[in-house]
Amino acid sequence: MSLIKDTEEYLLNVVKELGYDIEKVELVPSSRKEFGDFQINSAFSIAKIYHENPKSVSEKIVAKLDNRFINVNIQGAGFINLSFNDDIIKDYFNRAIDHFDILYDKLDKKKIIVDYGGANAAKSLHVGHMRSANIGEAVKRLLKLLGMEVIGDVHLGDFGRQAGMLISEYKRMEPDSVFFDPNYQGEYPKIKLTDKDLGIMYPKASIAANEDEDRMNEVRELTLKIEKGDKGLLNLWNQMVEISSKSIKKVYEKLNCHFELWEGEMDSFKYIPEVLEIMKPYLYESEGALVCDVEKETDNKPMPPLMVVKKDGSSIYGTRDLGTILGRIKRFNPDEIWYFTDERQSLYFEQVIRASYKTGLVNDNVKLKHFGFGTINGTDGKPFKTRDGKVMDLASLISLIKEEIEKNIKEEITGSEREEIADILSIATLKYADMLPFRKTDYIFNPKEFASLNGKTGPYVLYSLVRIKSLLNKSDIDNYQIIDLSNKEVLDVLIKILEISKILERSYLDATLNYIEEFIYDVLSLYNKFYNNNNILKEEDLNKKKTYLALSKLVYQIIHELLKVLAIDEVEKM
RNA sequence: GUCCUGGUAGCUCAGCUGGAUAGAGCAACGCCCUUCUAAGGCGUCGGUCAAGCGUUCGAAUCGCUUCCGGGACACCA
Repeated sequence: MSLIKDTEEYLLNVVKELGYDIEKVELVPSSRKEFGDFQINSAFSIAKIYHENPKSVSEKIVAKLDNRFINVNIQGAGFINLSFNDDIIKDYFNRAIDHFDILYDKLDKKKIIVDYGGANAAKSLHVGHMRSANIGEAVKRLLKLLGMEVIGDVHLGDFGRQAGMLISEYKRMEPDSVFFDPNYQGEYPKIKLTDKDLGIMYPKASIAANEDEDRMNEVRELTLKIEKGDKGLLNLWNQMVEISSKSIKKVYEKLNCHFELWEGEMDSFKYIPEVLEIMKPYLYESEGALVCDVEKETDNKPMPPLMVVKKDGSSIYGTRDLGTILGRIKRFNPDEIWYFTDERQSLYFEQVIRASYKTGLVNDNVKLKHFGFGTINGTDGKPFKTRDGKVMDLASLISLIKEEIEKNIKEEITGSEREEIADILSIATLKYADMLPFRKTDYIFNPKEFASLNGKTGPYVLYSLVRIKSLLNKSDIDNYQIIDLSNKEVLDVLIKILEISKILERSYLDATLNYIEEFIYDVLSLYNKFYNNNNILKEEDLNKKKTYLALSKLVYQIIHELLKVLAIDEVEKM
């Protein structure tokens, strides 16, 4: 258990012994460091409930505190300030050097399916997909760290109108192909298309269909036929999906995203009949389609019904999401399902989630949660585009960053090593920048700023670690231990590290990584200050030297673990 | 039009389950390399927290109103 949580439990006992029955006591970093490292503000809430004077409540609490604290003092109307005594700090961190897990607190184990990624088959990945991938992967790893059983599903957009689009385009290229012959009985041939070809075909078909109603109807018909199981079309489409998946997989691998399940919308088909059966009592016809009301009496905002079956009898994305939910519950029996998509889909997900509970598709004890994220904008504040106004695909985005990064690698590093370092740094830069703002915040994409060697950037973090690793490699002693806390800069770093348990807990509650990234920066920045002002290897006092090295190792290990959560790789030199 | 979001330093963003004097980074200016990677560190400058009203011991944080930006509102995902 973390020192902070352990202490909070102790404090809660103290308060309860005084006769105050409250739920928790929070120990938070002091906003006035001159009074102590931590503060307790509980006296105010207690005073309110028990109609007492906050200052006298504080005095009673303080009188009962044991000697684990030093410098206990009451300021203002009842703020308690205090610090831990040195022995507590030393003992705790000396244990933490080899046991990262005592720095934070595990949560009750739950099984959680994380739905993220969501790339569309046959379309290239763009900026928006990156956020889902980065945030989803990191949250998944965070959940695992906190003791959850997690299953990540890429939930590929492998069905929908794009299927009909591509097939209609293929029909124009190969009108006599056996895929379109309903009487064909033999083996279907392998198509010779690359993902690049698909990338050209899709926009072509899309433009044509939007201009021509007949073409659009053809697209709809083809889409419906695939869903109904037309052998030739289904085979053709599956081949296209497979071609596309290969390149999608490569991009996700570049981003360090690894999915336990590589499934998609088509995997929901087999559950749709049962979904419709379960929902039947709640469905009614509206303008030819079947819909489900999801309003509640308590609503103070309009809530449109969810469409479940289109007027041509085909499924829509909502149907497939419901099918996916049913499938997940049947196969995995999860406690929760977490979705990471663009914030713009939040109304839609609210509808799906409400419909799931209302119709009994999902029991109340299973939690469905949608976590939206903000959009990535250009410097003009509008969604990030290429110079000629097209949507920026992910591969180009990565090269934009790499261009900046390459300027900043030492000249001595050359050849394939240089290339490898540039790749790792580029992804690290992109990911760090992507997860730095609060999840729901829209942010402006600025490669120069993100790749800068100063500030809250991937390069700053990795560079700091490179220095620590180099330092530890050069060290001539190996039994590191925190012995001497007389150096204020050492203590500052350690006190900051204590916050990690709260940081991880908050990150979990808000499903955002920005707290972790801020924390990484804060720790490294305090450490770098210490590093700059002390020559560690030349330190003559052995106790101090051991302490300094122990601190360095501790900092390295903590940041290393946190980067693993963020799915950011390190480099050995740069 | 209705609803959802957001408005914090010149710029980019934290802080929002109410706590003491609102924080970082960048930019600007000044300082620190015979020193473990100076690709770093230190300092200075910079704010009517969009505006107003309210709730209370206490409001950037909660509520209401107004102004401005972004988004969503069924046969696309």
